[in-house]
Amino acid sequence: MNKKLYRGSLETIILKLLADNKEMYGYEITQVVKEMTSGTLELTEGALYPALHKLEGKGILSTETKNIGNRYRKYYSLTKQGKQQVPIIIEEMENYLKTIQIILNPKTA
Amino acid sequence: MNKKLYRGSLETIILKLLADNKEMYGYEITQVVKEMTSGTLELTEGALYPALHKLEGKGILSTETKNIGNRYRKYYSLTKQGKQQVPIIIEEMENYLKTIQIILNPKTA
DNA sequence: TTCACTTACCTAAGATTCTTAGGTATAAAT
DNA sequence: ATTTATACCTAAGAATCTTAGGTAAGTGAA
Repeated sequence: MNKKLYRGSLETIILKLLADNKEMYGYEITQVVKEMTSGTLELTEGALYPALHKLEGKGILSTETKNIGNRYRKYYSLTKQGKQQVPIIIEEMENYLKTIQIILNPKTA
Repeated sequence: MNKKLYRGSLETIILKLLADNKEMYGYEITQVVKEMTSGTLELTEGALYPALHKLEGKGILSTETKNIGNRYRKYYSLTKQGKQQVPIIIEEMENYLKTIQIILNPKTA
């Protein structure tokens, strides 16, 4: 079973989930993706956290740290700028998927 | 217009084209992809040639250099090993596309 | 006939984005 | 008491891309 990510899709996945769920924390994202894809897609934390930090640095995500007992969770949500960008990024991904389909399946696509 | 490749798909594209076309040379691959996708996907030679060399090094592709007047073309084709691998690689890509669709479109996918 | 464009190969430096492999700490379960 | 799960993180290295070149022959237009 090949569980590697095709590079470039992680960012889109994060943004789509946050568009649907308002706010999520990192670990939650890994679990939700795993559930949604029945275990096919397992995001590694070594890829996820740097990606989240990068999106925050670009002003697309903002964070709020919440205390849960003695622990904390860092919740991410889309900024106003992020909300504007998401549909564009998702459309780019969908166009790309269609384009790949043309190559993989030139008769039906 | 975003023409960047989502990383990881170039190899699959090359192998699918060679499965359909028996033999092709590098420049031809860039042109065919451009035509098939109406200009959406433009493979850069800086990505393509190293990818071809890598696949040849792994024994998946073999080459035959043909003289065209004073020039030459380097034709690539699938080895026996390559022909065995292609359907597996294509299926992996298709599974991945479906998985991404689950995230992007959780209702219909 | 010269100059630009296309065809056709290539490489190298740097950027990006991933994997692998850790580390830290609390909470829950065995 | 120890393992597993939750929850954050980073750093080294690998892989794969972009960008920016270089070389050379064929083609077409001014």
